[in-house]
Amino acid sequence: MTTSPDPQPIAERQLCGLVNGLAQRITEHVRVRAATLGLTAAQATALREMTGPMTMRELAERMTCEPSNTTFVIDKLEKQGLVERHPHPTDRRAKHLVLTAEGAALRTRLLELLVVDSPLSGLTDQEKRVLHQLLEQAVTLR
Amino acid sequence: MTTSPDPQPIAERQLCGLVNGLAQRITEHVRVRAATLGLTAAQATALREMTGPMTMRELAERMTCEPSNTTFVIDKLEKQGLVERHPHPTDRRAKHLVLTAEGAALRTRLLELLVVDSPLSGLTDQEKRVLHQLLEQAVTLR
DNA sequence: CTCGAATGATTCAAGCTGTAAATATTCAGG
DNA sequence: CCTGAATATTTACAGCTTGAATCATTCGAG
Repeated sequence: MTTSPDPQPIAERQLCGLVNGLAQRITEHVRVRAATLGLTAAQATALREMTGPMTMRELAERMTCEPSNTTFVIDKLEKQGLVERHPHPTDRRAKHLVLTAEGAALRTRLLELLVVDSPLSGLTDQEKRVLHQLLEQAVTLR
Repeated sequence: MTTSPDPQPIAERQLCGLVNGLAQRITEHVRVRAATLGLTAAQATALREMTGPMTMRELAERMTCEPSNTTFVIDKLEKQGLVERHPHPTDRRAKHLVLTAEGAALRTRLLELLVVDSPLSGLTDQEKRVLHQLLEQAVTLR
């Protein structure tokens, strides 16, 4: 009664725990590098995904979060003069997010920081390919 | 200048995105089931990990979060009468967390809910083993 | 034994994240 | 053209999470 090992769900649970742990490690990696540029992890992720002008929704999809969340994050980046909300050229409902010159420069530095010592550096290219395939399958199938 | 595809880091980034996406899907799975029991995802995770009496720190490690976070979550569970903080038998600094009868009963129902339609059901047992091995390797190796 | 370092837990401030509701705009039919 | 459904964004709110500071207790070296 004190420490029953729990019968079946243990394998699934372990696996979920590993996924979660790795995700946290990835976030931590971003957090540390971003901090050296005065950015939070969320702000850095937004900046990283800004490969070009896009709408709030597009950014939300890239960040896999809710659009309301990007409102919050972009507010911060805009206050720092890194991003600007322009009117969208064809849809007056949408915003067209564009990096300022300063934002683009900071993004370049950020990308340089993020590639070193990746949290997945413990895997070979071959292993990464297998992992990618499995994750893709897990995410897309149901 | 408008949409440069970004040179090298794309593979790593995609992989990290997949891990993150799957982690969110796992959390979402817990969130939905937990809600039917009047629990939040964090509360349900804590309850799930309560396989027996343990300290706050032990629980934090199982949940892969900071101890200060478990203080917050256990506060909620304690208010609902599901968990109690007892003095630790051998270390007066520590708390001994124990489930109440109600807590244990709710945990049993929760575990039953969590095993159905797991977010990893798109993978075969064989694939799960491979995934487990790769994740373990990624997490432990630096 | 005693002192200082380490550990368990908590508190607080700050930031992240999701849901639901509200507003503005677009779009497809009729 | 008009209307209702759908979409883009924002706001308000509630809950989660972290990190630093704090307090009590334990542990180890001398």
